[in-house]
Amino acid sequence: MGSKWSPGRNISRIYRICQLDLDRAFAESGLGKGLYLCLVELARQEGINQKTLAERLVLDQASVTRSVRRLVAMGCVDRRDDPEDGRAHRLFLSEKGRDLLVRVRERLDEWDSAAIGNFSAEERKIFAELLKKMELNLMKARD
Amino acid sequence: MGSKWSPGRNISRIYRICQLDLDRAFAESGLGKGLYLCLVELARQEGINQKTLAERLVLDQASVTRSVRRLVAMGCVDRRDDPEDGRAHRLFLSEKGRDLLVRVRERLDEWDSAAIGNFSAEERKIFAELLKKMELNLMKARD
DNA sequence: TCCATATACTTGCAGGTGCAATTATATTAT
DNA sequence: ATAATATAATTGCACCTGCAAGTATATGGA
Repeated sequence: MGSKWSPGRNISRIYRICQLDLDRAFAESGLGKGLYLCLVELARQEGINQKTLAERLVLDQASVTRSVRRLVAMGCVDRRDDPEDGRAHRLFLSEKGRDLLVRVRERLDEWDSAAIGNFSAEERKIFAELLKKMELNLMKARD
Repeated sequence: MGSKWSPGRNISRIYRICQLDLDRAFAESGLGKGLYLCLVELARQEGINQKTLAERLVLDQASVTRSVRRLVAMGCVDRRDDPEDGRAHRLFLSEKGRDLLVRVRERLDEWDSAAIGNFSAEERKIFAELLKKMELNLMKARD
């Protein structure tokens, strides 16, 4: 019987499989654990600041600070003072960052393909909707 | 346009929301990060050994070693030598562990409820199937 | 039997992460 | 204008995790 099905259990296992695969894959490229997350999210909105980046990724600001620092050190991200807010910094991809992004996205696409490659278009659509609905529920529940 | 939808992005965000909520909730009970995972999985099959537990949870054996050690120290788990294999240990819940489990499960149920409480029975069924299908794909892809 | 290999578990180490406290700048109220 | 509060970012700390290497036991072949 194994007690009842729980989305949390399922998702946490899937997540850990994903992390293992991707961390190992990216470690070879010198990309530490959370770096690819920042890179991809940053690409979705250049000029974003660290606070917002942390919110989008549901990561601690401190983690983002450290990830961004490494990405800057690698020469993948440019970090400029925000002219409108002396506390903030705006983040941009460098050329090198853009090159890296291409390879990262390829790898992520491979992973998505392994994960849901055999889903029908209909299944994908429903799956995406349900996941988004779930995420929205959770965000609302966090006050 | 935010590029295309990716199950990986979605799931990793959901997972981190989940971890934040649950880690904070359980930290108050003195349950460290991965401990509740071990506790719940162990309850599903008493007498399981650490190797199998690690496989079920998709966690490193070393992490499981440390989590189990803490659960034993807390008096929640009994760890007995396997009479059939001198290397292995069989894990059992103690009375205290069973009590704790009840509270942990309540909390997990609350979380599941917040996550998919407003899903219809049909949606739940489909969602569970798709998640399982995805997990199976990933497990197969891992050689 | 004896040796090589495999397996269950453990330990050391190098990260990554969240939280709390800190700093510098913004914003708001008085 | 000034003081109180809020916010973006950083740092110190504790903890968790995975990987690699090590230990003890099991298994299979010569």
